[in-house]
Amino acid sequence: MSTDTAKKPIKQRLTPADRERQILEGAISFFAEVGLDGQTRELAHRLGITQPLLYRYFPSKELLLERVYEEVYDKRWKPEWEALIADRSLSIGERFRRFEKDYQRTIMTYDWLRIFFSAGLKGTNLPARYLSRVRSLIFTPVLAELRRELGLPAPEVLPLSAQEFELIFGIHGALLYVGIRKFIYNMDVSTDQELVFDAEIDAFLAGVSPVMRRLIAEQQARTGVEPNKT
Amino acid sequence: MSTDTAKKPIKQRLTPADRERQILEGAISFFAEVGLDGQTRELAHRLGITQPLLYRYFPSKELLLERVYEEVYDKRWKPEWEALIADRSLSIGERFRRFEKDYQRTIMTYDWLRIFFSAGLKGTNLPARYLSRVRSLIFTPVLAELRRELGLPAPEVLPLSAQEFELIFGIHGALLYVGIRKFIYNMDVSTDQELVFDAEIDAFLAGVSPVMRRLIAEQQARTGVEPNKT
DNA sequence: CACATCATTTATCAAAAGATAAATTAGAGT
DNA sequence: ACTCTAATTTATCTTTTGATAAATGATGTG
Repeated sequence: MSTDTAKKPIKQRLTPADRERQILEGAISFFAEVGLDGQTRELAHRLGITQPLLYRYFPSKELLLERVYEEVYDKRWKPEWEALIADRSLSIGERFRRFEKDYQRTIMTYDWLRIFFSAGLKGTNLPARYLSRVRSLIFTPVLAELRRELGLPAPEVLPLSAQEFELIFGIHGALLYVGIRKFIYNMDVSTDQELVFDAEIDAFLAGVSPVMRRLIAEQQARTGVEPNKT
Repeated sequence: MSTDTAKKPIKQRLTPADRERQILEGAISFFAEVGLDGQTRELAHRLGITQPLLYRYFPSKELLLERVYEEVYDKRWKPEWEALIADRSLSIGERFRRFEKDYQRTIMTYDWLRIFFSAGLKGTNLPARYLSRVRSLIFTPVLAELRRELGLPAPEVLPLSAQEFELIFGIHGALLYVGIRKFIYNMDVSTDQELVFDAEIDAFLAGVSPVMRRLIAEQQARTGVEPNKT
């Protein structure tokens, strides 16, 4: 009885900045859950506001989605990842392990994964652009360092091959698959993810050296470079 | 001028069986391309028929989708895969390699992958159900055979652990990731897929043995079984 | 306390989209 | 050639949905 005022949600005006942020955050959760075809009325309802108010802050649904992409993908990228890969005080195996564990922990969320796949299915070039960044900023230096530690030719001498990139994409995809099963397939993946990641990366690191040596040898045989030149 | 009749698509009546099949095939391509929210009018237009005709053959869009799932997932499953895994005339590594190469070749299509992910995002339990089948019919016997070849305890003695399953899911996801990048992310994966699969599986097989031994040893240590009992 | 500003809501539009009923007509059987 | 069956189309209903314009009212300021 005395808590009357607390029960009815008093219609509160927010500053434009606060309202915009509230809508943006709400839109991320909403579109992650129902897909990018989710309706603006339903989004407004969940936010406790009316649908036309959305259009005061975002001129169109399309532009709202642009902001969602920016918020989820651009802003969650950590520049420190690039520095980590370059840090030669650790073995490249250890650097890669730390990168993947932190990276996967960052992206393995309901929002990140579901919006990513929705955007891909919709035909957006967001996933392709994003993965190109991972490839050039992370995978390329990783492969170069792997070559170095294995005593194989530097990329300047023998360019990195598509096959070598596929090896890295492979372990990357293996780890990502945990999140896919969890958030896209709706399966329960109750196993301790840290342990799983470590085991997967262990298996990868144990297996990658001979395969990389073989790939390089084959490539050298094709291009006519003598194998024992460093 | 004389080819007049050939140019205008004469409105042809089909037998119910033919029309139903035509709609079903068209629906598969259509929903794969535009997503499961694709409109029945647009589908009908692509088929060169009117929209109400769809409803003569399929009572609702939902039921049409059910038929699409059945056609794409149930009918493309090959029982021979289960037989292949059981064939002890080949090493389990070779059996697994052959399974994955044929399996991935089967599912790595525009239709299969895109509808699968669309269904997952939509909240359907199709992906979870499907993957449960793969787990029980393929991965479980694969792990049992791997244990056997490595001289490790049989599953009846020491149950297969979630961690061990994750190793298999890992390589499986690594291979699948090629298709995801191609058909969901719309990237070009021009590398020879046979070579990629072989290299990935080589790396996996080279790396999996020590990790599996370690996992078993840890599990035995936890459960108090003496390690040198077969 | 009056008032102006602008955050928010109400009212409404036009196009899209699943579904149904009635009208039409291609094609098989006689 | 005629006729009847049923495959197919036309017309239409009801909701849904992105978007806009006008009305309303909360809040800070003088």
